[in-house]
Amino acid sequence: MVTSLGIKERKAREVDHRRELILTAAEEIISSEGIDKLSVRKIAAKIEYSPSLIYHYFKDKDEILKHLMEKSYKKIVALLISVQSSTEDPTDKIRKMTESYIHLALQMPEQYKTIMLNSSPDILAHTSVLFDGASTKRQAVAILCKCLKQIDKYKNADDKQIELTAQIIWATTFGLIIRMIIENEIDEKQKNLLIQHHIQHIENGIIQGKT
Amino acid sequence: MVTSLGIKERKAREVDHRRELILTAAEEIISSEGIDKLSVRKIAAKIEYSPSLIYHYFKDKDEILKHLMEKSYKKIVALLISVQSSTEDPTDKIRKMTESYIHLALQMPEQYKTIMLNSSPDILAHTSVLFDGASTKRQAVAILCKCLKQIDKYKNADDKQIELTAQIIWATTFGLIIRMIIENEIDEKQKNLLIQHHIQHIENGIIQGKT
DNA sequence: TTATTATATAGAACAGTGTTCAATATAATT
DNA sequence: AATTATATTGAACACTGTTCTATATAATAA
Repeated sequence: MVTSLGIKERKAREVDHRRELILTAAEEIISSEGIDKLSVRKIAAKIEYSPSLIYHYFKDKDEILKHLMEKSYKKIVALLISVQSSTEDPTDKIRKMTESYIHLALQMPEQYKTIMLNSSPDILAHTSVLFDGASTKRQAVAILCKCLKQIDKYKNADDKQIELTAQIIWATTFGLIIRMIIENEIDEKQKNLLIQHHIQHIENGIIQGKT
Repeated sequence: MVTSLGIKERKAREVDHRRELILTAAEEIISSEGIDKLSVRKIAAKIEYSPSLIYHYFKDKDEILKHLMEKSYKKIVALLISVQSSTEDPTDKIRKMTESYIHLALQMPEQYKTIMLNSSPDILAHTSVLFDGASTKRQAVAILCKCLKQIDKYKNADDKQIELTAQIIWATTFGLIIRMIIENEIDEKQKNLLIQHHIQHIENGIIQGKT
């Protein structure tokens, strides 16, 4: 019963490896065929194992998605943090964050849709941002709030008002992104106009406008 | 070969009746169980016919959805028109239109999701609003543009800029609605705060801010 | 080494999905 | 009354997610 530590660790690595194998196969299918076409059987075929094996490494299809979502979500948060720390002026920060957030999302449209349009509790635990108190529980909202607070106008503003503003920035930007993804065939020029217009309106309305 | 007109019309009515039967059954299932749980077989069971019969009245499941979408979409446009004609001040119009649009959407969450998150060409033909020229081809955008033009600030504004503003209002409002639907369990009070904040920001940024 | 136990993998099966096709019943027209 | 058109069904196909039982493989204990 005294299992050697080396073997235990190798086992764990092998399990991790198989799980990674399944996840990357799923990711490839999503990237090439879209989230709607992802199926357990297709993943199994891709890694050349039986479909039932997958249930040995993941509880169900949703758990696979959950892992992929988490990965994509971390990517997004990491981006926001990097922009935040690389920029000085708070207004610039928000502009740049919004801009690069949009571009990142548009580079992984299927993943973004999957993350943000999913309403399973597990995923909402990461992605929900509109509830009262989100600024302390959601990193993305927290970062936005922090930036807002650095703007003179919000120096003495109510925390709740700042949170609401951050939530609106988040939700509205989400809306623009999702519709740009859904309405495929919008040409790049138009996309850029929309993005710039949206950012300009955030600045006008939220940063310069009255509270 | 000379079919009596009366019978032909009765036949047509019967066909329409069966189609309506199928559509309302589908609508009931969507309302009670959500769009994800809608299936051809469930519709068939509800109207007590065999599943294959449905394909005698509709090409496929998508065509059924298409019809439901069109119905909901017309409801929305009708609302916008009624608000538009019942209000004088253009800023008020936009405020009220946005407000009642949001409330209508929240009253039919499953239908709204189905309309606005669908990317099939047939449905996009009604719902796409972000392309260059949408203000002349989409009634909803056209109404918004008309209101914007009545605001002093936009009197001499470029048509393209007005269209972009309308598109951003539309896309961002869509975003707020979808996230409120997806993040269920947000309490009413918070929902109302978000809605008011969003509308305020539209006014601040789009109506009062600089262009 | 052998026996035992844990893990990995596969195959078959269930219940569900959308859809098609051939057969039949019903109604309308000649 | 015979023929043609329409309405309706049942069976089948190819999918889907998932579960269960059986088996092969590897790790541990004796």
